[in-house]
Formats: sequence, structure tokens, C-alpha cells
Amino acid sequence: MIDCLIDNTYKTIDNKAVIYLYLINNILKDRNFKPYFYAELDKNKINLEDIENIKDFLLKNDLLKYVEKIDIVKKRILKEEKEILKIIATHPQKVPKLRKIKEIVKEIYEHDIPFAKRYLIDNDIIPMVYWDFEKNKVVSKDIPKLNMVAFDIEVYNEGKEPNPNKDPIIMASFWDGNGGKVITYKDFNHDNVEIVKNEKELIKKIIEELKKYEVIFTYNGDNFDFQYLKERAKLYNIKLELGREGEEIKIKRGISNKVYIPGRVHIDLYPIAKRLLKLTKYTLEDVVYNLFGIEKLKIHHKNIGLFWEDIDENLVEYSLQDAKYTYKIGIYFFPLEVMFSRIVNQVLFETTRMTSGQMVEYLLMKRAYLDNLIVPNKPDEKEYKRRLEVSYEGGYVKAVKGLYENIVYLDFRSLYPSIIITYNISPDTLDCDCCKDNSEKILGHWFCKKRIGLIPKTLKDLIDRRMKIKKQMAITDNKEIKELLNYEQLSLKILANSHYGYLAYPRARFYSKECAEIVTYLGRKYIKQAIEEAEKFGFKVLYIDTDGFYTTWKKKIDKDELIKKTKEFLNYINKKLPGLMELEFESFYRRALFVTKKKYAVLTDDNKIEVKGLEIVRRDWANIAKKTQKKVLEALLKEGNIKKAKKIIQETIKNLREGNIDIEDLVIYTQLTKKPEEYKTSAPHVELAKRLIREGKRVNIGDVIGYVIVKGAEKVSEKAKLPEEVSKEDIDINYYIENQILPPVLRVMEALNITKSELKKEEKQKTLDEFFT
DNA sequence: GCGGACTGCTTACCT
DNA sequence: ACAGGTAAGCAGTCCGCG
Repeated sequence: MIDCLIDNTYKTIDNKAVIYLYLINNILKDRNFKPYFYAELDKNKINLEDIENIKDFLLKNDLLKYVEKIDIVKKRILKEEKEILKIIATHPQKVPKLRKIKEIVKEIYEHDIPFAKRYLIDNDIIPMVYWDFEKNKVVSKDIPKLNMVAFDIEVYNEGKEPNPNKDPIIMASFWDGNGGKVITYKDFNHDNVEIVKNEKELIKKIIEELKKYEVIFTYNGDNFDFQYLKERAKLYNIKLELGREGEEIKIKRGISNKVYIPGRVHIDLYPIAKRLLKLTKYTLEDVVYNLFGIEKLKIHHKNIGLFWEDIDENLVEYSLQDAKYTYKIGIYFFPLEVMFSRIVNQVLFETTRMTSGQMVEYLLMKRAYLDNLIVPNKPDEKEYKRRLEVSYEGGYVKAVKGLYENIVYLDFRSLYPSIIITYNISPDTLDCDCCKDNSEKILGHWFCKKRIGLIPKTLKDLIDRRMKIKKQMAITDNKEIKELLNYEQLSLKILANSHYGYLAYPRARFYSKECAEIVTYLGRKYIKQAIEEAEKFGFKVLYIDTDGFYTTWKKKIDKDELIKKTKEFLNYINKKLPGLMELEFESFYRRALFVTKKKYAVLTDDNKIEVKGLEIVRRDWANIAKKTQKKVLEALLKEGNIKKAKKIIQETIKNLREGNIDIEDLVIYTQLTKKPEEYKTSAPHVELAKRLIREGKRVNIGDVIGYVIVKGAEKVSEKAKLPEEVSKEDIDINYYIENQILPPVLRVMEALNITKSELKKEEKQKTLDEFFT
């Protein structure tokens, strides 16, 4: 049988756990897979007497009835190979009870790996590919053809937060590959509208519709749509039986909710957009605009009630567009998410909600299983706090100030992954007994020479696969295949680059501060060495950050000569570098303006400006400040025209003073990273959030608050208001000039040694040439 | 009692 | 809720000042 695994879970049938594998056309059930965990004793060899002791203990505590079997197995616990007990339980939900044996053994392991996920770790099956279930192998890596829909609801409200006990759902919209429709119960005039009798019928219809699809996209469906739908349905005694076998949806509560529909794939695109895009804020409209350049119709939540009362067809159009663009975003992210699901070897519902740290962990758990290595436990709160407190040195950073011409950027290809592989850095190879006496020490540690560690092995596999794909990409002309290969190489890269951070992540199972510290130590060693060699070769190194540096030639030379020298240098240095370590030519720049560490701008060969770290790329600066800094930078980098730069500043200030400005351009965005009352200091966005809460509005952790600064109070934090609350006359113009526009442009000008006082003087035009001599 | 220097908290960036 | 390094703003405190 050839089919594709899209979801899995387990159910309890006759008190037995049954694994469900939801394929596109079938549902497979596995009754033979049993939950288990491991127990380690103080000794390396285990005899039957030891097992009897455990059994006695379990019997005394009335737990033996939950044990199906106890086996002796040989496993490796990091560096140590030994016999341990495999305790097989009667049911996954009994495992937590059996953890009590921790009282009489040295340690227990793998007792908290969810049963359905455990199944995918232990068994040979990859989700989201066409799989041959007889031969247990991949048949095709095409993206599976699935029926997909985007779904969205509109809710009545009186200009406030909707209350599910009284505010009804008024509309639901759907969009699939063939178009879309809006279902409602008022007579709206719109081509795509379908009318039902009332809200109850609407809810029934929603259920009927959603059951036609395997994949359901929402935008914040985890925390809003399904939640609200469930509460409204309850009022009518309707159950949301959306599963493939009519199972009810499950709202898995946590820091963020997850809405699970057994046998289908609910993908909430909001967390995905947050993870994969770098935007100021993440409303559906923002994401659509950023991905596709489309301005979709927007109706503010507080006005939905009014449009409903007026039976305004714009509401239908808005709702339809919500579904349409949710679908478009879904289709856009789907291939990459499919790749993650395959590599991590867990189902899409899970991987689309995992952080990169969790993905790395599941990948490592799968590899550990294949390597007969025991998975270390998650740290308890105490251990977590201890880990949080220890810090270590990271990357090396050094910067010059000023403007330079003809520059190249050189960097190490995947510096940290190459170091990990080259030095075999892994918690299970760290300070092994077997290589203690014949290895050189790095920060007092060494790594096993006889066995490749879990992390280097996993990383090497990811990198090898990526290289292979890149080669395939180079020889294929088929655009579609190329695109898919590109998603695959991208997902492999993202996962490979997450391994170093994972090693130092305080909640990681395979945490090792020593390993992480050695990785950065070697990173610093190699970048410093490369710079030293470059200087000896004749380069002048300008700016260094972690794994790469910007450099010019010491004497004035042109582009071609510089690139020739660079190639010679790379050839020379790469011969000296060990293992996978490799320094690469990344790009050439006509000019670069370095302001401080982590803040600079470069002019590419095709005259484009790229900005790093400067206010232009930060969301917590008003648009007016960013626009001005950008124009100034352009005048300086592209034209070398200081006079023009000054003029831009003066014009902006003049416009602002004359009220010739859009309030939108004055909005400052700042994220709320904790509950407002938890802040130790006051800040504009915090004070504003506190007020909004007092007024009964909902403000969530993670929300990005947009505000403008108005006249009135002494402290800035007391002067923040929502943009829609103010008019131009309220704006504190002085604040915007002194605290928003001037500081960023002055910093840029000062990098050219133009001081504030000099700026104020009107003087003869200086050209950039003077700065290069 | 005032103003600048300094510190701690906070955010968002870079690699 | 993958790491450390970094700049910078704001609020609050410190410190000198015959």
C-alpha cells in the first residue's frame, strides 16, 4: 500500500492504547506498540534478583498491575555503556504513576515522551511523503496532494472584546483552491454569500464544510476562531466533531493553545508567520502586504458590529478576503513546513507549532534511538535555574567608525556546525575515559576519537543532505522541482544552524555548557587567526562579527585587483584550515559606512544599500525617523553629498514643525514581553498597556503596541497614546525632533566626523573625496 | 536643590 | 521557550557643589 501519513495520535480502546496513523486514504491502527521507559541502577550488570526487588516495590505500592513486562537492555547513557531496565507499561497514562520507582533506582529516563511521538521515533515511517507501507520506504517526495481550505469567522461585538456568552458568530468564510464563500444569516448582497437560517445552522454548516478537507489553515485559530466556535456551539449543544472518525476537536491548553483535529491537519499560520518572517507586527494584513505586496480590505474589529447592523456587503468581502489570503499564506508556507515535518519525523500538526529548539530535540531523540543512546531528562526547575545563571563567552566583535571604499566581506561557511563536526563536539563524546591521555585539551576538555558523537553525526547528516540537494538544484531546469529542493535545503540549513544554540539552551535534554563554550572559543580562535593572516597578506580589516569580516586592501586598489587578491588569500588560508572549516568570499561592496558595533550600512555593487542594526531596521523607532535616516544615508553613500544630507534633515524638521506630516509616520512600535504589572520600570508601551487594560481592552503578552508621543506630561511614558486617540495638534513635535529624528541621523553623520556643531554651521560644500584620503 | 553622570531595565537588533 | 554581544532610550539614583 502506498499512502501518506498526515497525522497520528493514540486512542484508548478496551483499556488498551491503540496508535492511529491517519493517511490520506486510510487509517491504520497499531495495537502492538507499548509504552515504556528506562530505569538505571547503580550497577552495570543487572540480575533477576534486581528485577524481583523492583517488582516487590511496585507490588507494595499497588503499581505492579500497570507493568506488562520488565526487560534488561544494553544502552549507552552519554559515555557509559551499561545494562538498564526497560519497563513496559500497560497504558501510556500509567507511566506517570510508575515514575514512583525513581525512589529505589539511580535514575529513570524517557518517561515523558508523548506516546504518539514515541511511535514515530521508534518506527520507520516518514510523514508527508508517499510511503510504501510494505517495503517501509519512500516512494515519492512530491508535496502530497491534499484538500486544503482556509477558514475564518467573524464575531459580533459592541466595539469591545467579544463575549462568547452573548456575542454571536455572524459569518464564516472558506477559501480553497477553487474559490471561496461566506456563510451568514443575513441577506447580504454579495456573489459569494450563502445564507442559512441562524447562528445554529451556521455552526452546523461550518462543521459540514470543514470535514471536506484534510488541511485547515487559520490565522490565530489556536487562540481565537476554534475557541470561540466551541463556546458558541456549546450553547446549542453542538459538539465540534471534526475528526476523521468524528472525533471532537481537542483544545490543548498551555502557554499558547493548540487546537487539534484528529486525522486532519490544522495549521495556524500566525505563529508560523511570527517564526519565519521579520516584521514590525503580524496582523493578517501586515503579513499579506509583506509577502505579496497586496493591500487587503481591513475592517477594524470594533466596527464589525456596525457593518453587520447595516448589512454592509463590505463585511462579506472583508471576511472572504480573510479566508482568501489566509489560504494564500498557507500555500506559501506549506512546502517548507512539510520539509520540517519530514526531517524532524513528526506530524505537521506538531512541527508547525514547534520552536526550532524543539525541532532539534525531536530530531536528536530519533537519532539517539537509532544509536542506542538514552535520551537525557529535561532539567527540573532547580537545574533549569542553575543553568540560567551560568554564562559563557560568545562571538568576537570589533568595529571601526567611518566610510570606506572597495570592500569585501569574507566569512566562514557554517562556522559553528563545522567546528562541531571537525572537533566531534557532543555531550556524549565530551571528556571520555578512553581518550583522556592521548588528546590535546581545549579549555581543559577533550572529545572522543573513537566514536562520532550524536550531535556531530546528526549535523553531518543534515549538511551532507543539503550539499546533495544543492548539487541537484544546480543540474535541474524544472522550476517546480528546483523550488521544492530549495525549501528542502532551507529547512536543513535552519535546523543545522540551530544545533549550537540548542547545546546551551537551559531547557535542552542534551544541554552542555562545556560544549557550547568550546564551540564559541574555537570560533573566536579561527576568526582571529583569519584576520591576523589577512593583515599579514596585505588587507586592512575593518569590521569583525563572530564568523566574518569586512576588509579592504591596505593600498588603494580597484575592484578587480581586490577580488583577485581575495581569491589568492582564500586559496592560501583554506589550505591551512582543518576539517570542514572554510573561509568564503561572500560579496563585494562599493562603499561601507560603519557606525558602531552591529550598526552599519553597505552599498552593493549594483548600487543598493543594505542596512544592519541602524534605526532604519528597528521597529521601535518612528517611521519619520527611519525615513530620514535612510535618505541621509543614501545621500552619503550613493552621492557623497553632505550638503544634501543636511538639507534632508532641515526639511524634515521644517515639515514636522508646520504640521505637514502623517500621524502614521509617528507611530512607535514596542512589544509587550511580559504582563504590564510585572515590569520593574515604567515605559511608554507599558503605561499605555496598563491603561488599555483598565479600560477593559484585552492586551496579551507578545502584542506589539503602537503609540505616539503627545504633549502634556513630564515623562515620556506618561505621554504615550494610541494613534487613533490623537490629532496632529496633540503631538509633541519637540520630542519627535530631539528624540526621534536627530539622534539617528547625527550618529550617521558623526561616523563621518561631522559633529553636531559643525552640522549647525552653514559651510561650503564638502565632497566625500576628502574622507578617503 | 540642581544638573550631569551613572546604573539598571528593557528592547531589538547582529552573528 | 536556540546562544551571547551590542547599542540605545528611559527612569531613577547618585554625586558634587564651600
